[in-house]
Amino acid sequence: MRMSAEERRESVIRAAMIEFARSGYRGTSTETIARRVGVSQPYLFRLFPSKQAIFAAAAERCIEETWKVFDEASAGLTGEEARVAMSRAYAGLVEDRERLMMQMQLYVSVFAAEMAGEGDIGEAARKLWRELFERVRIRVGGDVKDATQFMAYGMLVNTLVALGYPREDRMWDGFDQHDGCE
Amino acid sequence: MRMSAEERRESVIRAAMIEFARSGYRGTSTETIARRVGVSQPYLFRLFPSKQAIFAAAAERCIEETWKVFDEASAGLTGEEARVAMSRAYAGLVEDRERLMMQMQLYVSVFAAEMAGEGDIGEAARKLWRELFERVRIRVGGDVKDATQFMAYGMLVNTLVALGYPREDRMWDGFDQHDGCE
DNA sequence: GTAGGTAGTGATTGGCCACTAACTTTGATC
DNA sequence: GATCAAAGTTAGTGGCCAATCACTACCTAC
Repeated sequence: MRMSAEERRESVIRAAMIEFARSGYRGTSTETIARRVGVSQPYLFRLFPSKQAIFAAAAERCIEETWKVFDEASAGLTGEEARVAMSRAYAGLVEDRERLMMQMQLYVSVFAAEMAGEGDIGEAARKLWRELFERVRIRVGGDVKDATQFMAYGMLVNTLVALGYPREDRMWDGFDQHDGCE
Repeated sequence: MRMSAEERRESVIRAAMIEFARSGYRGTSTETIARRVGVSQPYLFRLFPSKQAIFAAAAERCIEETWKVFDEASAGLTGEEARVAMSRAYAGLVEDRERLMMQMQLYVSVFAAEMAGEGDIGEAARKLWRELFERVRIRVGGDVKDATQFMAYGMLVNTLVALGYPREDRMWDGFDQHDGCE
């Protein structure tokens, strides 16, 4: 029952990822997160300075883990093999709709944050994306066009999963069967 | 100043598209929308039965307009020509980041709505998307793969614009220059 | 066994928000 | 110029929510 503050913070991040993914930043109350953690609501504010901080921690964790999946899937591979491996890994990752939604919530929050004047959040997110693109580009053989196409299909899958199409209904989902342009 | 209910509803939808795009469903108060329309907040509930209904109307309008842009751009064209025309048109449309964000908010809200038990919203959104895809497919010549690729690049552009990449920085944005697989 | 630090709670507060009800204004028609 | 419907408002309600504060329970070291 009783944990160290560090362990509790970890539980809070996990719970927050689920709840924010489900209902977004504004739609999630700290009460809900606390209930999932199994702790009183005011205690969250001992572990984090604000609700914003909890969201930021959850978003960062989400990106970290996403990159980790890409990296591990394509380790030691190049070109076409790397692309197929990453496609498969991403398709699997994203099958967990809740996890994907956290990613989507982050995209949406960038704009809201910029509107609210917190400019550096957007810059950080863009940098992460650029890095991801560069790494993918290198793994798939260096061609910008190939990498672009890979990312484009990824974003399509994001949208379809977000909208809740069951896998078998995505008849246009050529992501992991797709054999490229050439 | 004084308008017919139908005209007012129209203004409300326009205002709602802007505000929901900026702050999302939960982050937008009906008061904010009403202020933008130039009308008292309770009056919104004469024009629409609920906040949900306002959002639904805004979302539907958003997708309708997207198709309208595709339709007009590709009128009288088919196949490759149609695809290029629609690509160009979409790139222009999406340059209005605020308008794009309404689309993103819709994607994100579907999941939240389903989690909250309002199942038909998700089904409606999927139907709208499927129709859009079908219409595009026919315009580009009937091939599922071509249509898929078109939509995939569209979703990539969505993400890049949502993240706030300035146009000239999207070095991997091959959307409107892209000349297809074949 | 007690002193002190860490984990955790209950009660509360000030503010916001969707929605309702009851009322007023406006303008077209006769 | 009275009437009636449609356009629009003011005032209010009940509920939720982030954050604060003052408190209690538990553990460890001496």
